[in-house]
Amino acid sequence: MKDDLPALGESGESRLRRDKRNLILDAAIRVFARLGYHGARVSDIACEAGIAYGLVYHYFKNKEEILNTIFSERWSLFIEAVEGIAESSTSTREKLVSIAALVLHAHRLRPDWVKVLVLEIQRTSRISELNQMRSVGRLFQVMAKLLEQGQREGEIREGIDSEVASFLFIGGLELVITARVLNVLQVEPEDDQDYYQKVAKTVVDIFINGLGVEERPT
Amino acid sequence: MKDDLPALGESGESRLRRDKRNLILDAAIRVFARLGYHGARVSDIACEAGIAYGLVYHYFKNKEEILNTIFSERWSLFIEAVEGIAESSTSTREKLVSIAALVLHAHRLRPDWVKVLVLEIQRTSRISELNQMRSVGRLFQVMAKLLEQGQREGEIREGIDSEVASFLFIGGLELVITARVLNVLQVEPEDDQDYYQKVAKTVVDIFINGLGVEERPT
Amino acid sequence: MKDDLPALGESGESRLRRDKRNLILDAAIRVFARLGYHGARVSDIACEAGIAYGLVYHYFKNKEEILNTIFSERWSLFIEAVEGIAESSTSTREKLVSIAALVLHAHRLRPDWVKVLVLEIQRTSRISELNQMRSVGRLFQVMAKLLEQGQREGEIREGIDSEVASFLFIGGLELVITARVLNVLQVEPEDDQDYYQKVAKTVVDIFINGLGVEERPT
Amino acid sequence: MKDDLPALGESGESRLRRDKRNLILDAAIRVFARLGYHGARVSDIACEAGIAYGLVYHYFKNKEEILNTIFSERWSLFIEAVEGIAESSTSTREKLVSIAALVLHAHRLRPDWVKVLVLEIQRTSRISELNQMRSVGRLFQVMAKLLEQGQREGEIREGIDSEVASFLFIGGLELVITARVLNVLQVEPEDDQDYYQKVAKTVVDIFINGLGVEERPT
DNA sequence: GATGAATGAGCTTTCATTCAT
DNA sequence: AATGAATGAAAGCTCATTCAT
Repeated sequence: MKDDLPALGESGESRLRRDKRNLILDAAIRVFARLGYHGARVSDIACEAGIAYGLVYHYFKNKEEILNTIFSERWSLFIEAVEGIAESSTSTREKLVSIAALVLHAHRLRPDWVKVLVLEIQRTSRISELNQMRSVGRLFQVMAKLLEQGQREGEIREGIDSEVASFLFIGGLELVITARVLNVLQVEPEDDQDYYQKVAKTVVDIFINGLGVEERPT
Repeated sequence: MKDDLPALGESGESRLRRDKRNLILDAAIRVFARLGYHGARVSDIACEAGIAYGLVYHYFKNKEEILNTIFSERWSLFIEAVEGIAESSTSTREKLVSIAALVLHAHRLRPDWVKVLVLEIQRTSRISELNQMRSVGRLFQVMAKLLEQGQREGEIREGIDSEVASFLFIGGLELVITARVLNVLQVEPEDDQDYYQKVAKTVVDIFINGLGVEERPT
Repeated sequence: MKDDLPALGESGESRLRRDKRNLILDAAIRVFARLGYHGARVSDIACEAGIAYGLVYHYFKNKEEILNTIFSERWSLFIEAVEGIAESSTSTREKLVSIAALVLHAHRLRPDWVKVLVLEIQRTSRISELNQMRSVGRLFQVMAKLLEQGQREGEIREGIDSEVASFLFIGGLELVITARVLNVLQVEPEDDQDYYQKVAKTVVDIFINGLGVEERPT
Repeated sequence: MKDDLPALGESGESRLRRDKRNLILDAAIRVFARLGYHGARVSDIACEAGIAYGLVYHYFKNKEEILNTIFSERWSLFIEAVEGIAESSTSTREKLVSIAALVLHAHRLRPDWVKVLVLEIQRTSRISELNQMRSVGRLFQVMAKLLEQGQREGEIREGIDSEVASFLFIGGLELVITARVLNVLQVEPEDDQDYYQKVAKTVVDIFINGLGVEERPT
């Protein structure tokens, strides 16, 4: 009974190794979120993780690799969730609502993750652009495909450039989050849930129905 | 006779001072665009400006002040342009088209400026948030006011949160630009003009009319 | 019964211990030869030996002790060989030829040993000079005694400072080897044997007969 | 009168720069001689030179460049002196005496220089072998040419490999010096001058006349 | 004996900033 | 105003060594 936890073909040793690795990654996310990538010292990360300084270098080649790892591991989780939504069998509108909710929800649950993904990684990307560009690109490919399918099914207007629309959708969501992250908006913390629900609804409403009241052009 | 050069109530000395100051600012923009704020050394800026690097400290207290100055001086130009558009007497739709065109056009004319404003300043803002937050906030205030006026005039639907809509509009535009800046999109340089025209039209189309084809909910 | 394997007055345990110890020493010689003492990490040595690097510290107090051990164990083999030659009952000339051949031959058989003894140890000797100085000094004592005996037997000229002559002989040989080690000379590998034979002959010829053609001063 | 020192077309500024540069180089030589290249910290050099350690990096790219500079600048002085002797119009014997005296004298005047050139540079040469190999090689080319000319003029025996002889001569001298540097020989300091005179005479005597008493082989 | 995770002192190097000229 | 030499704090990274298992 008490031994059934490490069940899935993973030795205790490698689980330990992964635990410590994740300990560092999680600490790094918190520190990056607090101080920014450039402002964070490796010693800050080690201190936050409660380990010796040098140990960080057992698990990661250097500071940059920590950021890249955070990106690729955490971002791929996000991408996979988006792909899951894109492949589900609901209306395009539902899919967009789900994606908006996913993005906004993620920020509520793991504000540090989103903070680092949104604020640090893109901007530090100069350092090692290739992989990250590809990862980020994948998100937009998925989004564009989703919209194109919506066009084929008559749910989305023809004549809309799906790539530009993807950028608008994601970029819009991103800035909404950024505004929260940077505290431009002075929303009371306890209102968070309401805020995000309202926002998710509004975002998709705007994207589907537009801002205008005038007749749809024919 | 020899004093008739500095004509407009400004001593020759201070005009020279401003020239050199701008020389440094322009150089800094180019260097920040190329290397990023953290990657740029003060000596890089001085070198780009063709001056000794000690001289930078005659004109600016430190490296950060250069970035802040770029931000406040260049950004305020942008804000003023946006305010001008907002106060003009055209339809809300026209105003949005103008603002989108302004943003996209700015990137075509001064890619370095936009690169620095978009990629560097927000991310470095941790350093000196107060002034910049207020400046950035002003943009969204203007945008929100513009949309609210559109609502009052019946051009924009009621029930739309003007603040969220502002974020979506600006955020969407920003990501379109970011995509270009980071070269995620592989657009041939010669297609730039067409690209931006098409994009400006598309962006406002989406924002006004939405993506959907179904009937407007009543 | 089960104890009859370690036959020669040595427990199986300690023989194993010595085997592993030598495994490390041999690996260290190869690594030091390749990377130099300072360039070699303890982990490099362990890796070359195929063991965990913590284990190195079971056999040696620290990195320096490895070098010292290599020196004292390998060098004493060399010294003993030289002493054997010095005590043999042949002419001084024959002895010098044998020693030259020994030195040059050693380099052909164990280039790594010689590389480390010649290039690394003297230079790192600052660290623990005492023992090594005594060991190295012993070589010159043996050489000097050999030459003095040659003088007493009328084979070597009187008036030659035997100590200086020893330095010349050994130093000359050392540089010949160093030249090979550092690849200053571009000799084809397959010519090695010929090269060393020629060199051994030449060296002793020069030392016994001198470079000059003029009459011996009387 | 008092201004005639900076005579040869060199601005005071660049003289100053060179002065400081040489200050660092001289300090580095002393520190390398004391602690060895690997044992010397850049801060030790700066401290010895009486400057801030960041300044070292204004004049040299890194620690290694300091060593390389010492080598190339000091060694070339030595090489030029040797070439001057080689090209003088005296007997080969006289030339060898002069070179031996030069080498031994150099060590008496600048023991630190020789210590660093002899003990540190060859051994650290792994780091940047190319240039140094060429420089060192030049010495042996000069020596070999000198000996070959001696052979053509009948002063040196035919049948002697001039390259091997060069190695013997230089290598012998080097070990004599090394012995002094490492204090293997316990010579009283006040005997230095006599010691070196005796040694220089002995060295050339051995090289020209050989150790043996027996008849020259015919 | 054997392993390699863990430690942390210590190094080189960078670069914003100051200051003498 | 202009220069660039000088400063030194601060950071990333290495690696010999220890230690729990």
